[in-house]
Amino acid sequence: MSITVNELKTACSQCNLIELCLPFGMSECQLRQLDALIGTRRKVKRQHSLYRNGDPFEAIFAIRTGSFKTDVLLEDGREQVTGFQMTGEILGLDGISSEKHSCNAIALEDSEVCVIPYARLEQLAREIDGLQHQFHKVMSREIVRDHGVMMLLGSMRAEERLAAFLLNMSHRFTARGFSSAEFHLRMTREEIGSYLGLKLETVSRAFSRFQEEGLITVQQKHIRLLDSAGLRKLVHHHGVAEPH
Amino acid sequence: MSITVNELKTACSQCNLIELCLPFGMSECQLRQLDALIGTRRKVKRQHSLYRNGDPFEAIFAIRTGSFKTDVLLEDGREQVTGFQMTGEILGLDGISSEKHSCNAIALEDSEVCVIPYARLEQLAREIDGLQHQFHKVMSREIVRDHGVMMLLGSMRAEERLAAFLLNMSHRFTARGFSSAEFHLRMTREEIGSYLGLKLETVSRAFSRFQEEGLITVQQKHIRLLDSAGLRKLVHHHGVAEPH
DNA sequence: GGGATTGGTTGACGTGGGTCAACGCCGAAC
DNA sequence: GTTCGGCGTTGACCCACGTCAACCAATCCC
Repeated sequence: MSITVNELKTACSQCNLIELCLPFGMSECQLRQLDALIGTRRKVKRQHSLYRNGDPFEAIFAIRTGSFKTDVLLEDGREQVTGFQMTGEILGLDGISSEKHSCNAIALEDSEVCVIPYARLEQLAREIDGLQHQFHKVMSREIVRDHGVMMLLGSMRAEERLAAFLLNMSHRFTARGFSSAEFHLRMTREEIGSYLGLKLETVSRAFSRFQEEGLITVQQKHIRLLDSAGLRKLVHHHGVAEPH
Repeated sequence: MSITVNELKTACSQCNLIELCLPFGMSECQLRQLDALIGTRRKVKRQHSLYRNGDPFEAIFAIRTGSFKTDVLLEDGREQVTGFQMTGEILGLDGISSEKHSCNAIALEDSEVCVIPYARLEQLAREIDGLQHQFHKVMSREIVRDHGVMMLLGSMRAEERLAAFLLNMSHRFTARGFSSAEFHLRMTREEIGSYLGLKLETVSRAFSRFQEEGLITVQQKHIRLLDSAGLRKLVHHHGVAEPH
């Protein structure tokens, strides 16, 4: 079996990811109440899935270590990566609407998640003031994020998309205490391409071009941002000419 | 001022949109409790906005009559339409995450919405069993919908996108008791294009081509689907060749 | 009612990124 | 250490869609 169920009981109040995760902004006292929330932890090996499209929905998941991608598949086999998730981020919200998961969540590296049984979450959300609101915020943030991706896919050119992607990764690494200028991508060029609506060759060429222009250095999956202001400019200025 | 505030008190229990809207699936008794939920109604004239990016978030909105588009703007003026909303659908969920709205909601025709003060919703969600769950479903559905749009934008070609769009509209009109084969689009070619990540000329050409091929008839905004099976095939078969 | 404005269609042409193919690098297996 | 398979890079070519422009239809508004 691809998944190891680990019966270790865990507690939000002891976790060092609270400021990134569902319990963000809750009081000491509320946090202790929250410890009833987490069921178990679960380990997921690289390339294995946490859940698949069609699986019955029972819980959402908070990433403790590692990272994931989510994707949807078209009947003819085309894949669309809908997101990359890092520690503290929540997976599985798509399943609430139909009581079945509607995408696949696949580990990009050996990872571990906290299993949050959804029925228990609803229960506690009614009791603990602030949890409900926090959960709504998490869902809302997901919606806002998705709108940003639509903007990427619908209105930006290849290099703008990749620049926006790199800045977003940098931002999220920073929030986790890692370097904002230097990081290791866990996903392949093809997965980046799928996420950005591009082919892997286009992604690869854009990386090379950014390197030629002195914006970044690339060595396989290891990225160093040399000029993030330059990248930011690339995203917003529609490529070339200044108006007036 | 672009908006008329109408102090008519309204009640979910009297509304004929319940099976499409937030109260879906709730019991008679719960429905009566729900009547405390709606604040006022508000009329929004065609082309006017219900809320704009940056506005403080206070309420979500259920569409009673009319329709809307939501969009996000890039600093250089590029617009991305993130969705079209019809009666019974909920607007404003994006605002919960940051306590400010993060997109613009603009009426496509003279419309009316129910104002649902968010604080009151959170309150009632704690009291009325089922409302919380229903609200979560609405948010989750929005996330799933967004993933579908990403699939469109990231992995489909122009005609596939338009075919998927037409089928989606047909589906939603049907759910509202209108003809599934004949309907009136409230948005312009440019808005459709923005939503689908295409230019208006490409949208126009794809409409013409569908007409030539006998899939639909087009007269301005009036669409008749002649062969929705053909459209469906178009979406899933990657355009041309059959495998094997 | 007529002129202006907005939205839609169509054609000719250009180009960003897709496609196809060759090749190189690196880590895993043994 | 050698082999192998997956991943990444690069080049040559092509095509789907964007761009630009002309024109028409519908609607708005004095």
